[in-house]
Amino acid sequence: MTDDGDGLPLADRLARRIRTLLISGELAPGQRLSEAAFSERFDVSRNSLREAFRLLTKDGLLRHEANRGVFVAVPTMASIIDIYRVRRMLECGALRQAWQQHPAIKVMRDAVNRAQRQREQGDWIGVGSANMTFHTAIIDLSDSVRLNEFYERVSAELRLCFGLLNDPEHLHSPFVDMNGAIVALLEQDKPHEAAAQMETYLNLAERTMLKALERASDQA
Amino acid sequence: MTDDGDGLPLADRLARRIRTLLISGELAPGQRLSEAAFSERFDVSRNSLREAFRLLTKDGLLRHEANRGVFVAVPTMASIIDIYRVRRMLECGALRQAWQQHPAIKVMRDAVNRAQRQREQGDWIGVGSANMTFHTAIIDLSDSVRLNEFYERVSAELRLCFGLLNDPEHLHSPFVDMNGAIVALLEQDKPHEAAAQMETYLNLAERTMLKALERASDQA
DNA sequence: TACAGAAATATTGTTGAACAATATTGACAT
DNA sequence: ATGTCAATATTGTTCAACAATATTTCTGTA
Repeated sequence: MTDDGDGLPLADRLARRIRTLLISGELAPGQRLSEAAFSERFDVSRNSLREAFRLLTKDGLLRHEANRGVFVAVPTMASIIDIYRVRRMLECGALRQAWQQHPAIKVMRDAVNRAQRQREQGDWIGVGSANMTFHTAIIDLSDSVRLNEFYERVSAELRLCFGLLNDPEHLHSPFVDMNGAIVALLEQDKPHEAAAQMETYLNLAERTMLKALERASDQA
Repeated sequence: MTDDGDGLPLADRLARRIRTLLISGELAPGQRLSEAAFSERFDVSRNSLREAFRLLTKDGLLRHEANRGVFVAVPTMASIIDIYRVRRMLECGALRQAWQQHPAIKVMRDAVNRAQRQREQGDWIGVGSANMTFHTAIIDLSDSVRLNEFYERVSAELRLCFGLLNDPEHLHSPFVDMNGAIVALLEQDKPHEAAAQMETYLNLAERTMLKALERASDQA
């Protein structure tokens, strides 16, 4: 698990480290990332750091302003709406054409069971992690490496938005049962119903997210 | 039209130039791209060039091998199957939820009409270009900047595959009428039928592509 | 001749310093 | 307080260097 990807180029490893900082909320949205400071911090040259910045900018996690530097991307209503549009397209699409015997369904089932156990124990971080596993497994149903990669990118962007939430522990919790219903529909070979249920789920989650952003902007 | 994006960073401009070379087939699949040769050719530093290479690698147009350099990506059956899986997900999904009054439908209609005219005149390049406009407009139906960007990336990868075809002029030609049928269904507010038709279209195109790749590998 | 191994060469991976161009800051005058 | 202009810091890009890894060339031996 401590795979620091030694074979990969330095820029890729750097990008991964910085991405971790971003989605863990250690770098706040809007914050400027000085080249000098970060190349010092990670003990790499400015050139290598700039390559990493460029990768993360392409992923939408950083924003680049000419001659002014890179900043942590600031979630907006527009970006949240767009991200959920992508999720509806990918997740509902993957579910609709899901084949009952697909191995990813077992992964989904396990994630739901784990989330339920962890919710009982009050392990909200565990619930969130299981929830993420669940949705990634849904994309796996489509058997496409490109869709998986794209979903991962958008997913990271969404986690950046999570940083705005004051009580993230309760964000995923209400959705555990909906996940259970969705995987149950798949197990009964009702993919269209599963997709419809997921659309409801995502619309609800989108509203929750937008409401949270609204509160966060009011505070500021 | 001659917007060379002077405001953008050098690496981005470079990436665009190289991308043009890639999709126009001037750089052959599998070919190695020497850092020294290309930094000389474009009159930029190796560092800037490496940034551009990294961007294109992330787009799937180049492949990076540690300590060996970057190579033009080589299309495989697996990549073609994957790309068409993405297209079915995105294009059929966009069509299925299309709203009859969406402005992109007019763009689709115009593209079809133009393609028909150009086909009569034997302008195969024009037909191909109009076809591309048509499919991009389909993605526009989903009103998502992220889906648009993703489609553009996958679309570039597909154009890399087109380079393998010996007679690309006849690839798009048979599909002009199918495009016409699809946009007609949208105009009649039958999005589900349009999506179904598109699925047929894409399955056919996928088989054509795979057959072409097979022939190309036989030759080699 | 064929071939294994070693030396020589070329290429990539990464760094550090340099300098121009642009942005930000601060001092000063009104 | 406000606007102007010099001083400073930051980014954009290049260049030269060197270690690490690949590739090629050379060489001696079976």
